[in-house]
Amino acid sequence: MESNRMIFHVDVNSAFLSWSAVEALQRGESIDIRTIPSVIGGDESSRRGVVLAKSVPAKPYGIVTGESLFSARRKCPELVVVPPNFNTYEKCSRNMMNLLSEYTPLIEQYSIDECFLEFSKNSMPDPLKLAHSIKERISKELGFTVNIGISNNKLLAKMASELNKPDKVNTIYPNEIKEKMWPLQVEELFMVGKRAKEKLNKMYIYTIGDLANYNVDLLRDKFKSYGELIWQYANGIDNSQVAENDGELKVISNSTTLAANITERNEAHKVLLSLVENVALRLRKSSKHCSCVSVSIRTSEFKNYSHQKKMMNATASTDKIAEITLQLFDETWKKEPIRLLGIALSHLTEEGYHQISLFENIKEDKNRALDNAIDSIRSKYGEAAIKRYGNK
DNA sequence: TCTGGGGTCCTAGGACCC
DNA sequence: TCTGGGGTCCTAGGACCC
Repeated sequence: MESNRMIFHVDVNSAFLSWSAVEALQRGESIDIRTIPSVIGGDESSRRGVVLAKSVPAKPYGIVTGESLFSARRKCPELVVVPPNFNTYEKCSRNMMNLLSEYTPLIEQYSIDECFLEFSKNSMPDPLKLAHSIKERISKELGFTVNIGISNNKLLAKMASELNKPDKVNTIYPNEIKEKMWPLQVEELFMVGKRAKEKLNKMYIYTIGDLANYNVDLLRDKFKSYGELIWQYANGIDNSQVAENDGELKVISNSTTLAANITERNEAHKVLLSLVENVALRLRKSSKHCSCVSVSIRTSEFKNYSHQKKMMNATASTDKIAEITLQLFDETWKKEPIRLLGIALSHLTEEGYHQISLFENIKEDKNRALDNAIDSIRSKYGEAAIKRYGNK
């Protein structure tokens, strides 16, 4: 069944850093941050100072994605730190997806900087040649490099694209699994993270090959469905489809690490209301309603907890979501200093699909009219043009 | 580890129903 | 309640991905 497919996994090398570099060069900057030890990182004074992406010359210093800028700078004092620019990233991502969609209609965007392409095998005599020409076109026309992994399912294509970086084309066909994938550390396998690695190592499973040759029944007993999944992956088994991106969004969330811990209820409420504005606007933009609201808290001690509420009626009203959010927070907060606040909307349904009582309908309509008015003022004059909840 | 932000999926326990 | 079995829904938490 899968033998007739040919899958490419395209992965931008150090995406945020490459894209920031391209944008800076286009602006007329003379330094290409890809050629010096550099990272994309947030603002340390507001406690968002972690490494989001690193340049190739930053790698020998032992700098890793996710570590604090403080620690990264200790490893490399001359490190250049560039703030992220998500508008640029979205534009670069769109440009790449547009270019790639010229090659096949079967394209699945997996994240902002990764996608899968599917071809039928008979339509393509020389996959390596095609991959190289795509790679060169992206480099020439868009100014950044990618890795392309080739196989006949998504898992193997994705594993292949990681093999040798940057600016490379790699394959892991089924007959190459043993030679190219089994010698890798087990945590290199897609879906094996830190926790699973620890548990697997305790079972004397150190490489992907160890996992592939382990008794699948024992894995299933210990890890349930997850055990079977990673065993299949280790053996290169994956029958999932390349889905054109019609997958419905299931959650809309927004969270923020606070510049300083919050200890006052009113302060927390203010932050939550601005998070509500953000998610409610995105909800309406996607023509959805939600019927579940969830509030998350991270304490100064890095303890996380959350509280959620399912509603009888789906809504897209900022006021309604705000009301529930504040209520959830007040029910949940245990008065510890707060490091992060988050809110997530879920159980999303298509607008107009829900049925509600007449009374709720009238209230909804009023809220909707107000929300629409505010949304359109914002889209004309910017986010700061109007404030819903005052500023006290 | 001086530890971001936006997602998906799974599990376990409890409530409730027949 | 010396109190079964199966199904569904809800909630909280945690693992993984980028």
